Amino acid sequence: MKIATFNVNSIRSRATIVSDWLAKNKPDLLAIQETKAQDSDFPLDEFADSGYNIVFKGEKRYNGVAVFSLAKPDNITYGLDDEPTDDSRLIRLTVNDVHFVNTYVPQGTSPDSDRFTYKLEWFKRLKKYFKKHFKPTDKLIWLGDLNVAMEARDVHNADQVFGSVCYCPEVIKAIGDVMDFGFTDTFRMHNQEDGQYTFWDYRIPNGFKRNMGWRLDYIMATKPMADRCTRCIVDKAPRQLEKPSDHTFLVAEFDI
DNA sequence: ATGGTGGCACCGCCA
Repeated sequence: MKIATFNVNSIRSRATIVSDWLAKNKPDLLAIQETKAQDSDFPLDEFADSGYNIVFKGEKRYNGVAVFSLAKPDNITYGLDDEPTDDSRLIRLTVNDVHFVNTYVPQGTSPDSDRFTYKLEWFKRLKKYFKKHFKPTDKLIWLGDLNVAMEARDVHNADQVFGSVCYCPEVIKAIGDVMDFGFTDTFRMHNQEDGQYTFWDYRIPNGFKRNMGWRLDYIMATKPMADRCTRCIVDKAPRQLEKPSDHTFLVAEFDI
């Protein structure tokens, strides 16, 4: 089984990138974040011949998540359990008896912002969500844009950016508490090097060429899945295109 | 260096 995650930064402007990537790589499942399209504007026509089932939830201007799967998904739900549910930040579904939770975690804006408090709270609510709906022994994958770099090797110039909303003690602890549910970072299972990123800010001049990036996108697996994970790689394909995205595809394979 | 770019919808906001 091959699965992937990609922050698309508008599904309408990058539908071709996604459909080409699906055709070339044929993953069993692709999780997408930041579709930036309300449901009535989702470009379903662009994927009509793709062979994929598509589940999506969006809103005007911001956020929005989607899941593409070859097999038909079951048990589809959106959002967290309590208000605000943030339906356009979380999709849960089941494919081939494996459970998936695709999240676009709030970015947090700045450490002194109410949105930063909201981000920390979001991780707490997510931990409760996992404990309510799953057991660590379930076949469960948590993937998406988690907006946290957990270690110095996950971010460029770690000393300089330490304290920012995606790399500071508070968020590292917050995501760690969710990991303690029983998740393994599949990328780190297979790759120990530093400088392995999935996000490069547009606003940094030549940030991609200079590899001034962050590892913010993850494929997390409970033990029954992690034990079967044979590979996890960063595919920088969209960065080579005429219209790059600021994130890349993260791809994991499982012997299942 | 305290900016920069990109996307969407709107007369800025968010990343």
